[in-house]
Amino acid sequence: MARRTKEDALATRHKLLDAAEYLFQEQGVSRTSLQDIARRAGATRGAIYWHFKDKADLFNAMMERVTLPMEESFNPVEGDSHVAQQSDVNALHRVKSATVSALMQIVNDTQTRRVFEVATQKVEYVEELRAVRLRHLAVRNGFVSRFAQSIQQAATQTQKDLPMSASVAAQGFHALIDGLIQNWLLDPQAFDLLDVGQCAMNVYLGGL
Amino acid sequence: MARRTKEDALATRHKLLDAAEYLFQEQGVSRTSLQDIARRAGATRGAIYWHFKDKADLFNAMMERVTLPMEESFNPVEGDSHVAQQSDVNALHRVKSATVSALMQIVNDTQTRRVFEVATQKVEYVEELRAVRLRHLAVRNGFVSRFAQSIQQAATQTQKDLPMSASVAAQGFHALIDGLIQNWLLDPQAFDLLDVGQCAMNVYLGGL
DNA sequence: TAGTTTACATACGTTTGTGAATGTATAGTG
DNA sequence: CACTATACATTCACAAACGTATGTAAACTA
Repeated sequence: MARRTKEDALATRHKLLDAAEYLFQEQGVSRTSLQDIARRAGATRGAIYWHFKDKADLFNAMMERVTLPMEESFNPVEGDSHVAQQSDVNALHRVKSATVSALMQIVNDTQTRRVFEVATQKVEYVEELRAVRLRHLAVRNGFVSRFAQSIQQAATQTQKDLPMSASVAAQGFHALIDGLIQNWLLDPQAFDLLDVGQCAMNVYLGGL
Repeated sequence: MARRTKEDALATRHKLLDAAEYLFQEQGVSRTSLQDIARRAGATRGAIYWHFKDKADLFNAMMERVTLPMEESFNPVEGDSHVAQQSDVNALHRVKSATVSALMQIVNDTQTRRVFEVATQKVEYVEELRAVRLRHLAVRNGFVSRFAQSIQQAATQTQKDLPMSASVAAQGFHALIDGLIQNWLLDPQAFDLLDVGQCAMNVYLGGL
């Protein structure tokens, strides 16, 4: 077939990633062949091998398309002293609202939910995907240390002693949110993620 | 080869499950062939197809070998009024100690940890394994409702009002423990499961 | 002790996926 | 306007995995 323009090429790339997302969720990563993905995208395996090295590479691209923007949205705005000052006032409140908006995105945005479901239930984290695992860990550690910082700030602010290190408290907080998301994805009808999430957050942070 | 006695047969069955456990953890479920499993168990695929219907059946058997005893250990001893009375006194304390012993088993028992790691990271929950998913959900709901019961008991006992329904509180508690386990399995060096687990539990339950 | 069942091993055929090699037509580029 | 790189499609060769069918020898049973 004829060669396409650069925009066309980018479009087919996205179509391939869309198809992969859908099929990975439906059948799991290992049971979806590149043939399946190409067919659903209205292309052939040739197109896939042009854009990606192999299935693992495609999977990585699919993950990054969703997680990269999400991570950036979590990053605090650097160099903005106005925001920085505000953050000192109620660090915990900022953590809360950021978490709530993340939960909302998972509940409301279909694509985000699909990718999260794939990442938690429809893929095997074996050697081939070590890069994904490492990135996952790095992101997690980033979250935890930022949580820890906020918790520490809040403690010094209110002049109350923490019953444990801020780092340990942050680990627990992250596990709570993570566990809520995973359990909700496993059975979205079991409970309301936003409601239970907010309650649990308040309970946990209140217990500090 | 010669026919074996019933005990021999049971032994090979266990060898097959052992091999599956190990290889599933190493390579993931989908990338482990029945050939691999048979080879490692010192047998052939014929043996596998004798004992199990297919790979999904083998996987189920592997899970149940570990989870069935674990679930029973979590069940309260019925008809024992002595224990039942004690449970009323400090329901929350019983929940705590049961949870701690579960965490200890995950940390200390290699087999338990292996199977948990497989179940959380090395398998794709697709249609074929629906039975596993359903059992998982059933077990979870059992835990949650028992937690809810205990929390309710503790609340009426101490005559304090819960800031939310006992069920919601229990969902959060379960998510917390589940999240801790999963995060720890993802990187056991990141934190101490027992320490952080106990701290987080106290924070959460204290916040109620 | 002859027959039956058990507990596997071996062999076979088919399907499926993969990576690479090759074909092809057009979009850019000097 | 030639030419080169791009964006795929098509074909090929190979391997692996699965399920089944069949072989087999010992354990069990009457």
